[in-house]
Amino acid sequence: MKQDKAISSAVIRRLPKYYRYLGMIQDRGIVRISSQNLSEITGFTASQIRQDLNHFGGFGQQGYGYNVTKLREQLGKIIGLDQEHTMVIVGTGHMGQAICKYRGFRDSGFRITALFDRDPSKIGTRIDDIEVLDVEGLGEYIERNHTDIVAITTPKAAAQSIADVAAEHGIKGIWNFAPVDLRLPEGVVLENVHLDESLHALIYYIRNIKDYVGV
Amino acid sequence: MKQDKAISSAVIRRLPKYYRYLGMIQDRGIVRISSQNLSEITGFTASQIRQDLNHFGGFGQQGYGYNVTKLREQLGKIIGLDQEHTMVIVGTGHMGQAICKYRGFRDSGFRITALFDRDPSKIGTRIDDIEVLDVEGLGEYIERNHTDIVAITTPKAAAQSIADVAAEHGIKGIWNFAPVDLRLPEGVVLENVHLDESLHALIYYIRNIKDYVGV
DNA sequence: TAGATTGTTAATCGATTAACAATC
DNA sequence: TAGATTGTTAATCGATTAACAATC
Repeated sequence: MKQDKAISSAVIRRLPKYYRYLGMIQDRGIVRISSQNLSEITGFTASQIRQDLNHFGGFGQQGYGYNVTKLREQLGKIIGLDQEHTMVIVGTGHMGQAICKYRGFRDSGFRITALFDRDPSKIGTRIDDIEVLDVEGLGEYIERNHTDIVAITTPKAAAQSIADVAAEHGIKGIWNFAPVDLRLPEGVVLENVHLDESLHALIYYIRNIKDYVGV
Repeated sequence: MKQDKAISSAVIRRLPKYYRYLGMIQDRGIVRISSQNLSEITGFTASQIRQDLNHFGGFGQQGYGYNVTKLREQLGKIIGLDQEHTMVIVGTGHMGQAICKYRGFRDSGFRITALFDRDPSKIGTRIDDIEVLDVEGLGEYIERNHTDIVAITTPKAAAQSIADVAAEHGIKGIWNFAPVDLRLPEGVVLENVHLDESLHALIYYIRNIKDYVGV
């Protein structure tokens, strides 16, 4: 696998889509696929698909195309789905529970090891057989238990201080659902799910469909 | 307000961010702001901010900058936050409930008028004082009650058929949380919240921080 | 071998940044 | 008026698309 210069975010964001589509194609029992075929299914151009894949290596074969299973496996490795990832969720509201209970994540190697809340009536209970711990113990928990990701599903006001604690204790990735832009030290990766922004874009496009180019 | 040629998605996606930051700035009691100041707060370049805003009109004043309240109001109008929007949610799992109960949406003019599910044990109940209806009646409901947005928070397998019904009955916007790319006729706007893709990007960046450039 | 399709380089397109004249 | 800062045009940068030689 090539690993030279930085790969743009545009490319990275397409990898999970390729991965998902290849899963569908695999399920249909298709063994090989050309960039042309894949283009018709995904809506990306064949040229872009070949460019994207070649950032990571030559997974195809001239005159043949790509082996579906092999390519999907390679993409899984590139994304990091070949390894298990541990996650804790801070905030046990509906969003936290939605993530916690979503089978799809667990199926692709994510393991939720603990939930955190500050509400005493929730601390000590179990959700989906995962213990709810006091958020005060978050830093210590991270120190003692290998944790890849902290998901923040608390109200806005609590998010930054949780992110601070997580970063202080060596967390490398934060998945933030609070409608705020967190400040984090170098070396900590932040991925936002800003539902308010998503909804705002939707209503903009509804009223200005001239600007909408599809997804 | 100018309304000539199509405005790129990159610009549209920044509008809610500007709007959100301006709210914060307003809350701090700041009356006027220059593109330079706004750049320092938001992380976008001053040049980009001026370019973006000028797609919609000249909201500033040379030598002065922008009036915070007025600019925020203008952005609200551009996005569409000056009007009420009605939404129904299909799927009353945790994700559906999370959206339903999130105060932030209601505060910015979104009104959830009904929930839908296919589970008979849920139909007829109320969540947050909103009635849960049989998903079989979705099309008829849309016909009879003005509905701007259908949010889909069902399992993957149900999503496309719900989208079909919604589109058939004249829905203009779909907010999709199911991990699938929906097919929709022209004129229907689709906004996806693909949590799996978001999580995949996060783990990629954790393991390849050289490619991460921040948010 | 001939045909197909990749990997990769070159051309194009679009978005961001820089510069500066206009003007408050 | 002088200083500040916008609105807008031009330059740059980066991403997408096209083209084609390499090769299975």
